[in-house]
Amino acid sequence: MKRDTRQRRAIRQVLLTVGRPLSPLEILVTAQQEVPKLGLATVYRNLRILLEEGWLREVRIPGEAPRYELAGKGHHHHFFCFRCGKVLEIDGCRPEVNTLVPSGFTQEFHELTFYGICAECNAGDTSARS
Amino acid sequence: MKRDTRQRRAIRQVLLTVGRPLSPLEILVTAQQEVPKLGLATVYRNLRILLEEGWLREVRIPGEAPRYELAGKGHHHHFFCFRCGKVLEIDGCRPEVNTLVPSGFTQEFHELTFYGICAECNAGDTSARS
DNA sequence: ACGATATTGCGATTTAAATATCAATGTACG
DNA sequence: CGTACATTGATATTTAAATCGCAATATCGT
Repeated sequence: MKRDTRQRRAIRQVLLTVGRPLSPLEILVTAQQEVPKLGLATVYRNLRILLEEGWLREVRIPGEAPRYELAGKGHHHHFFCFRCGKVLEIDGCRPEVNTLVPSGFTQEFHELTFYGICAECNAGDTSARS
Repeated sequence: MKRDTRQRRAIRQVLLTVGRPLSPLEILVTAQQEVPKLGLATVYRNLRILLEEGWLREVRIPGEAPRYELAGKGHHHHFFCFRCGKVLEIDGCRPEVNTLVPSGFTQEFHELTFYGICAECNAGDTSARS
């Protein structure tokens, strides 16, 4: 039977409030503000459980560690900031993109990732890459 | 000084003729038709050299091994086939996609990947996943 | 053709992410 | 409240991709 532990609660809370996909390490250090002794293995264990529950969705950026975001959001895409290393959500899509797929192909879904500098970093924020 | 070896020639030839991004293992087995004793380390060594020369471009599909394609092709995207595991080139783009990025962000480039079943697999081809 | 040396093949090694181990702890049900 | 056992923390281990080390080989300028 599944128990409601301090650690699991903290991990869920982080994902619920941060509003962008987080890597296991980002989840670890953020949740450690709530549960300082939280270990990395526990983060991975809970990520797996939350994925199996369908509560989380994996967001993969080529060449980057996997990030995790709440499942059940609408179709959207992501922006990777070279400066701070954060992955941010980009709402919406353009139906035209689907016209690129040649006939004969069956497209199930697509992923679109933008790369550049995010608004926060552009605004002169000098915080180090997370 | 750089030498023109049988191995390097075979690897270049494979990339030149196959017309889609290939993983190191795909390159290995394909080039082994020409040079049977070709080793994996040699493939990696030459991939590195060809990347440094700017002759190759790395194509990364989330969750997949890196693929390599000829550099200097125009802006294009990729299709990943769930059935055969191949990555195929999708020509062209739609300028509308750039409108998705909120103001304040500086976009340097974007990547668009489609997932589904390719035309060849749809046509009833039963070849195993490479 | 010769010789210097770039390159290869192959196995050992590295690397980083993810998982396993296991005693200790904390949760929740009766 | 007490106990069964799910969960945790800390570390060891696994895993797969990529790299290293080195003797053997092959290339190319002379």
